[in-house]
Amino acid sequence: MSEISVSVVRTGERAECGVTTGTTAGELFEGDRSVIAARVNGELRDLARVLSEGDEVEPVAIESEDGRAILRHSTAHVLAQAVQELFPEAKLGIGPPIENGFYYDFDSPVAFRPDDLERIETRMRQIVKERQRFSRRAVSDDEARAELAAEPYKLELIGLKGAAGGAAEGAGVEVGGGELTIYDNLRGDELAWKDLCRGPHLPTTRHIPAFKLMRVAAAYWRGDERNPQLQRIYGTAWETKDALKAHLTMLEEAERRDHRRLGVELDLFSFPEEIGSGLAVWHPKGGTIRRVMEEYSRKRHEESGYEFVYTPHIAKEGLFQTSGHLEWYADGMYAPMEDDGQNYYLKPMNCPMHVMIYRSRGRSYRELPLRLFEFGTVYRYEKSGVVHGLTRARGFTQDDAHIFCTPEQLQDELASLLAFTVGLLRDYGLTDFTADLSTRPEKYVGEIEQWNTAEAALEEALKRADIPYAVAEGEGAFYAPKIDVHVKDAIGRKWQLSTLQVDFQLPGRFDIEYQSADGSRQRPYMIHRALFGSEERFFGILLEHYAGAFPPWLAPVQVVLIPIAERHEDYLARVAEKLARQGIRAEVDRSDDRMQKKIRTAQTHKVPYMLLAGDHDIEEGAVSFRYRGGEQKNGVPIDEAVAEIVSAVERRIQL
RNA sequence: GCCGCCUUAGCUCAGUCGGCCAGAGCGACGCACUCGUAAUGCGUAGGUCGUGGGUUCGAUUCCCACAGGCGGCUCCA
Repeated sequence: MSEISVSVVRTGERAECGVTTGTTAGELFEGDRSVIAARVNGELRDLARVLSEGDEVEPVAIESEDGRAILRHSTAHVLAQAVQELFPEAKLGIGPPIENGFYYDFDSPVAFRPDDLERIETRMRQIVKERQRFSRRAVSDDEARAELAAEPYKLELIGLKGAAGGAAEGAGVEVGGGELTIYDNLRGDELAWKDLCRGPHLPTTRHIPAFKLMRVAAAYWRGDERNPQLQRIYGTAWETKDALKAHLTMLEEAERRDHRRLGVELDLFSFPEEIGSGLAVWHPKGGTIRRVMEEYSRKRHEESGYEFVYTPHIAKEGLFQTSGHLEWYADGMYAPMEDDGQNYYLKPMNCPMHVMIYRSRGRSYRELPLRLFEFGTVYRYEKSGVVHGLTRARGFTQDDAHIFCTPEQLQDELASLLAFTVGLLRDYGLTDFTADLSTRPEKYVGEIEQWNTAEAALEEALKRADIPYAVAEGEGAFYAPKIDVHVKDAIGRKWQLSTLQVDFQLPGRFDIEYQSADGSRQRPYMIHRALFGSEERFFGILLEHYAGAFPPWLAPVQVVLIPIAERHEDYLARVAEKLARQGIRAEVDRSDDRMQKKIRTAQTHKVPYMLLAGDHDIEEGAVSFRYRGGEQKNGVPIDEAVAEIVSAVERRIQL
């Protein structure tokens, strides 16, 4: 046994350290119980692995991002072991960590039911208690095949090893570029279970502090709908019981503010079965919010040089043939209706209509950029399983605009557009933005140079707008690269909202032109953009973001006036009139409930302001002012109360 | 579209191991009460138990199909 030297990096500090050969990373960090793995020369490894001369070793704490992933993946192993003990016929798919948890896929002849999940979870808890060690062992391809002969999906993964881009979503957890490894779960010296896996894992199952199985669902093997469906069990795992509890509380909160539930509770919209799946009707209160949303958007767009247009909901087949929609996306369109031997389609997009407006006469370069805007309602025949409340409907209204510009104008137009986008979204109370730049997909149309130019222009716009972004290679639409703007809501969930696309396909297909300064005819570029995406979806997201408690400017009822007794109603009616003259949506509660009940009702309807009046107030010409949050001010002169509310609405404050 | 689950009053949910008039809370409506900061009391109405078919002496209950929904997967121009 001889001395070797390694360096240990903790919180950025580097220290040289002499150890004997055969020392493991675990021994190096002994005593630090939160350390569950090590980063050795940048690579994540199990604590049990032996160090060599010159290694740079960094502890990985369980509460770090890497630590949680290792915890979650290790818990997936425990899940798979429990499942195979209880259901010996279940074959293994893959079991990667995901955001907040993990899953493992199984091919099982029997379907797992909710009470099976309980049994599996109970067995998992026993495995955790048994302190089974995760023990790593390198194997050759043939050895792996022999050991896993009963696992057809694992065999397939072995076959995929090293295939460029061949790994499925999550499959990288099982087989990587290098050698194959099998992890044995050891109960003492006895082999309890094993799985083909790259690792790393926790030292033992006992290192799993808190987990819970969540649900069972189907998933296609390797994410391809032509493959067989496996049963996927989802779970969540955390570094402490409190962190698990906090996560479950967050899920309850998300459920509490689900827009589909709030839509019913607050009487905003509904989806009558008689109308059809994914087709919403907006009730008066929802309609008010939407109208205010639209009006503000319209005002901002007009100030920014957009012109408003209207177009029909249906068009002849030929239009969508020229645009390419029938060729590429006929599946997503409602079936045509026929009249006099002519097929008409509901429009799935507004772009061809706007192109018709552009093409209605000759265009000069002096008119460009030409920005045509429409709240355009479109219909897309979404597959039955994907329709989801307002966020994925079959009929919806886009805040859709198409900008026709010269190639020289493209860059500036994109940059100012992106700034405008973020500015507008901010006014609706959203503040946390990121973006994806989606580039040329495998199936695409057009010239490579055009794609490159457009992608570069989009990227430059992102840099100028200073929005953090990621490049999504190959995720663009077939006809255009795009920027998707994502926003984080009040409870940290990310939503995709705005989309900006540079299209050099439609201008050609419709052969649109402009006359340039030198008299020649040129082809304009076309930018597609929708900032809300769809009004329905945006509304649903705002509803969840605010948990139904919209800021005063958007609230459908901004003020409820509550008389202490019936004799105070007329006084408040006059206050309500004053508010109404200033454009405030105010209602006197004339029901024969008691005042306390009226406050409760207004509170559950999430009305921002309540104005109360009784004998004292009337004597003083005042009202008692109550905010949604519960604070109150008594004896506020009427004009003062009105002024405060008007100002809050005008300034679009959050309450 | 695929896999699994669900569907009882406007909402949330009991209940019927196949059998007399299917219940509650909230909401709605009515009457009384006229009240000072989150639920006054009493009463009334409201359900062919998602739709269609089958099994059965008898189906809301069991079986099948369809519709709608939920959780995922795939998809999202």
